[in-house]
Amino acid sequence: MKQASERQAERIKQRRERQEQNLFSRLPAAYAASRLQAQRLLQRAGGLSVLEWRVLWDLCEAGPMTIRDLAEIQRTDHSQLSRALPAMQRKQFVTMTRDSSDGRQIVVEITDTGRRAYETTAPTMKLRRDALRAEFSPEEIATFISLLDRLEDFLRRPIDTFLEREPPE
Amino acid sequence: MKQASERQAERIKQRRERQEQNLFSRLPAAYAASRLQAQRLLQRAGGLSVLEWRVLWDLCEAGPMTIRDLAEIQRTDHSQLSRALPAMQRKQFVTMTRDSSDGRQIVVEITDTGRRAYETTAPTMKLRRDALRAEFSPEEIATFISLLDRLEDFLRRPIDTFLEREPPE
DNA sequence: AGAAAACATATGACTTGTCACGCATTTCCA
DNA sequence: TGGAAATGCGTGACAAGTCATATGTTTTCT
Repeated sequence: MKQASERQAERIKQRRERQEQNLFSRLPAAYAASRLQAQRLLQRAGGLSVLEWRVLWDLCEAGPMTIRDLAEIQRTDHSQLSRALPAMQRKQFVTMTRDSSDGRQIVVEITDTGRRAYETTAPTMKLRRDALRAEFSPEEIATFISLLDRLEDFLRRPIDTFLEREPPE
Repeated sequence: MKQASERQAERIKQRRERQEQNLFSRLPAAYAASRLQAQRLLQRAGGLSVLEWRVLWDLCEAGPMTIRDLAEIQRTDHSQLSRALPAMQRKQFVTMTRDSSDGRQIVVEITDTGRRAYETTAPTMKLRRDALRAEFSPEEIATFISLLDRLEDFLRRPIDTFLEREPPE
């Protein structure tokens, strides 16, 4: 019986090592760790959520813009912003005004309160980016980014492209 | 007025290009794309959820194991499995039995039904891994994995390590 | 000018992921 | 051996992400 359970432990270990080499299974964990670290830093730096931080950062760096612009910069779904922004407006971090020349769009602008929240938080987040740069050389970052580019390209391809053994006639 | 809005468009473009180089902002998008592709493939291949697929795959490859083992292999929180497994049991994909020698543990084992679901789905998921291998050389994959290793190591470090300018006395 | 298509946003429903806490069991050690 | 610590699991609460669909605007095309 001992032997059987040892064999089992060995199989589990091998499986773990194998999955360590599987990109698809590494990505969620890496992302989760990144998000968690950001959440903790933000919590400590003043209590912004990840979404709030992203919005304030973009608005501070690039000025007022529409929800669509924000979503595009952040590579995320606009619905996430649609939902988060009203709360940020209530907190007086941003204003939302319908664009007078295009009535579909909402222009989001940072307020003084929002800017102060940004300025409180930014130094902490900069420390994190600095720490990353201390860990990875510019070349390594470039390699990483270019691998991510190609991976994303692959991931966004229509799934039929690799499901079909032979092209449809 | 035209000029002002053009300057604004330029600022937004610059911001987008800058954030393209930011690892922390690329990771969520890459992960999201990966999950979405997996969801679509699984949907087409028979309707398993990502979690279900992972569980069936691990159990098929490495035999019965505890919830903790599964969580470790999948690099995820045990609560996710705690929640998903009862439904999988109801679908007859797995059995859950309390370990007789350690009453805290639950041993999860795949059933014939689960194995059939796995076998229906596996070829599709293999095509995906094959397609990835057609896109990235083994060396590139190895580089990618090793960068992820180092990134994860960085991300799991206690946040104080880079928040402190000077060590606490 | 009017119909159709494209676009920007809002919203409901769902999945994946985390934490914190509680309970039961096991292990460790004084 | 008995109590403290560690471990395994379940659960409530929440964040972040997606989709599909609805609604109102603008653009495009005839």
